[in-house]
Amino acid sequence: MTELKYLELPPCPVATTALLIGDHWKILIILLNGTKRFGELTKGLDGISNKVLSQHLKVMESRGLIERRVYAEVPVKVEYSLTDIGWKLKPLIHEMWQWGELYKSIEANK
Amino acid sequence: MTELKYLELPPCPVATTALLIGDHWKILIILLNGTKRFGELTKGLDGISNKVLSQHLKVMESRGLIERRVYAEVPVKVEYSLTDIGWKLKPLIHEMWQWGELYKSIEANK
DNA sequence: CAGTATCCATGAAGATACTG
DNA sequence: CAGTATCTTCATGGATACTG
Repeated sequence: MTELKYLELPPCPVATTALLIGDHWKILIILLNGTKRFGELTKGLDGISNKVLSQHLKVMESRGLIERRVYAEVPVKVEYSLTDIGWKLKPLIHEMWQWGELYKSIEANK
Repeated sequence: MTELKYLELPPCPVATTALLIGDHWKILIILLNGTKRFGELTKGLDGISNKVLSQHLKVMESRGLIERRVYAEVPVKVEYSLTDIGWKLKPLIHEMWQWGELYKSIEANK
């Protein structure tokens, strides 16, 4: 496949979306509505490691999908939330939900 | 993460969809409308190798997303097409397209 | 609390050559 | 034509321990 440099986007919009959220964890991170702290995300994402969660959050922040807010408290408090463009992924997530349910219902009847 | 055996689906429908089509190549395969031959898929999917395309097609067929039809000709002719449930992914792909375009337009204005 | 730093295991993908 | 068979490389993720 043609190599892309970091921050470079593929010509096809679908490929772009797949690049940005097309992996397991990122989609599940978006799934979690509202503002969440690091620890809450860890708990909500059955089994994700610190390292991996942290990596994804960084990339997603650099891509403008989520926002990171740090509170100068002791101990430190950090909150993550979706940006505007991040929220606009909701219809897509909804479609995924719909299709997933349909697929599962069909599978169940086999 | 909780381990899933092959053919077992996660409880969450979104995770199910992500599992089934949530990777780069599968999504792009679905993107290609209509009935396609192996060679046409190869050409349409900028740089995918025989091995990888073949692997994805097999999995997608076993999951019921695509159909494989073999014609008893010489040389052999094989056609792939979306099944009913495969076609029902189209609204999702459409949402991906929409969001991808939106994202790219925002990026372009930075 | 919210990470970072390592190290290791796994598997997905690429290149290439070959075949029914 | 439509794949399969190998081999190699590389990225991703998991486990664990440690820190500002």
